[in-house]
Amino acid sequence: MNAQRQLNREIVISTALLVADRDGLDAVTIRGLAQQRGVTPMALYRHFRDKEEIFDALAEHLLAGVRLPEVDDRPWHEQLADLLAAYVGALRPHPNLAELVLTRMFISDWGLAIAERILLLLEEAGFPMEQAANIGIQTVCSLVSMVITQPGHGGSADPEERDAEIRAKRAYLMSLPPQRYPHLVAAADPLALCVSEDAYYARGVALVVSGLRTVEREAAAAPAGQGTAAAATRRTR
Amino acid sequence: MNAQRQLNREIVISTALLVADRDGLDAVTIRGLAQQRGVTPMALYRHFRDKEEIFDALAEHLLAGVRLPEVDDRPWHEQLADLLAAYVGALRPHPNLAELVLTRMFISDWGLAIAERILLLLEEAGFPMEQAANIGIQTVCSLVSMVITQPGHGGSADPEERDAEIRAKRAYLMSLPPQRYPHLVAAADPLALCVSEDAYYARGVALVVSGLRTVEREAAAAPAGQGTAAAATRRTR
DNA sequence: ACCTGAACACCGTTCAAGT
DNA sequence: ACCTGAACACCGTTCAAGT
Repeated sequence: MNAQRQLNREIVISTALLVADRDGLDAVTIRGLAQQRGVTPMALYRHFRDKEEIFDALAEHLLAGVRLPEVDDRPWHEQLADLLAAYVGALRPHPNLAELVLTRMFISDWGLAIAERILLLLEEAGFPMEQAANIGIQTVCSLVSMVITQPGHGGSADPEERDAEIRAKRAYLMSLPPQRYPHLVAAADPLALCVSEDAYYARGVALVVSGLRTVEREAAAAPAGQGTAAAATRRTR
Repeated sequence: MNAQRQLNREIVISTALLVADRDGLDAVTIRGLAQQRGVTPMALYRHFRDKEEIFDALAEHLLAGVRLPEVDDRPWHEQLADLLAAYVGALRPHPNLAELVLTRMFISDWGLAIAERILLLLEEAGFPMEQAANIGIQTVCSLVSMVITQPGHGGSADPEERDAEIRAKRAYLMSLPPQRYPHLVAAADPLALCVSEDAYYARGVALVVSGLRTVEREAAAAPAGQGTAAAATRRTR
C-alpha cells in the first residue's frame, strides 16, 4: 500500500488547530492527530521533532495572522493602537490557543517583526530601552491574557455546553452574600459573559495605550563605556 | 501496618508547591506526589476529587498570600497600586504556578474578596460597572501574565540550567540581523533576563494604574427597566 | 524519504478490597 | 475513615523495520 506523502506540517497544524478550537489544548495529542489523519503516531515525528515543536508551529500560525500595519506619520500611540488591535484580532478566533503565544512571543520572523515594531514605537514614545522592553512585554501579555480569560469562554466550543458554563458562573456570582460582595453580585453578568466582545477588547487596547501615553518616562541609562558603577553591576549580573 | 493519617490536603499541596517550583507544573502528577509522600496514588483521591481540585487548591494557596490592605482615605489609585503590588508579591515567588491563577481569579473567599475590592476601587474611580468588570479583569491578568512571562525565568529552578537558558536567549536575540531587528538586538539584554525584577514589576503596576487614571470613562448604562433598545439587546444576548 | 509495528515508561482514574 | 492492589484507557517517545 502506498502510504507516502499523506502528511506534511501544514496538514498536521490545521488539524491541531481544529482540535484545539473544539476541545481545548489538552485534547491536542500526537496519537489523536495521527488517528484523525488515518496515520500511525510515529508518522508525525517525520515532520516534527516532538510535541513542543507542534505547539511552536501553532503559535507561529497565530502570529502569522497579525496584520502588521505599515509605518506612517501618525503619532506613535495611534499606530500602536492599530497594531495591538490587529494582534488581538488574530488571537480572538482561537482563545484555546492564546496561551501558547504568551511564552512564544519571539517565535518566527513574524513574531520578531511584531516585537521589533512595538519597541520602535515605544522608543518614539520616549521610553528608554530597558523600560521599553519591560513595558512592551507587559503590553502584549496583557492583551493575550485578555483572550485567555475572556469571560464566557469556558473551553468547550459546543454552544450548548458553553451556555451552561456561563449560566453556572453567573449563578455562582449572583448567589454570593451581597453584603459581603456587593460589587461581584452586581457585576455577575459582565464578569460571566462579556456583554460585547468588541467592547471588551477595545477597552483593553484603550487601557494599555492610555497607560503608555501617561506613565512616567524613566531617566535614560548612562551611555555605554561611561556607565556608573551601578549600571556596570547590572550589566554583568 | 498502620497506614492511616499519613495524608491531608495541606501536605499534598505543600508537596505540589515544591515540585512545581522546582520542575514546573507538568511535573505535578498524582503518581509523583503519592510517591513523594510514600503512599499509593489512590490515597490522594481520599482528599481531592481529581487533579483539577489539586490545581484549584494551589491557586487558592497563592491567592491566600495576597495581603489585602485595609480600606482607607487615600485616593483610589494609591490603594489600588498597593493592592496590585501585594498581588504581584504573592505570585512572584511561584512563577511556575502563576498561570493557575489566570483562570481561577474568583476561587475561594479570599479570591472573591480581592476581586470585590478591585471593583470597589474602580467604582470609586468613576467607571460604570460593565467597564469596571472588563477592565478589572484585564488589570489583574496583566500582572499575572507578567509573572508567567518574566524574562529570565525559563521554567527550571536549577540556577545553572536557568543561566544557560538566559544566555541562549540573549545570544539568539543578539544574533539577529541588526538592520532588520535593530531594537531587538539592542534590547537583547533586558528582553532575556530582567535587569531588575523589582523594577520590572514596579513598571507593570505603574503602567496599569496610569492607564486606569487616564482612560476615558464610558457613559453609565441606562438604569434597569428604562433601558434603551440597544441596552436591552445586550442584556438578553 | 516517509510510514509502520512493537515496545517502554509514563499518565489519570475506577473498582473492589483491606484494616 | 483511610489506604492498598490490580486494572483500564490513555499519553509521548525510541528503536528497528518496511517500501
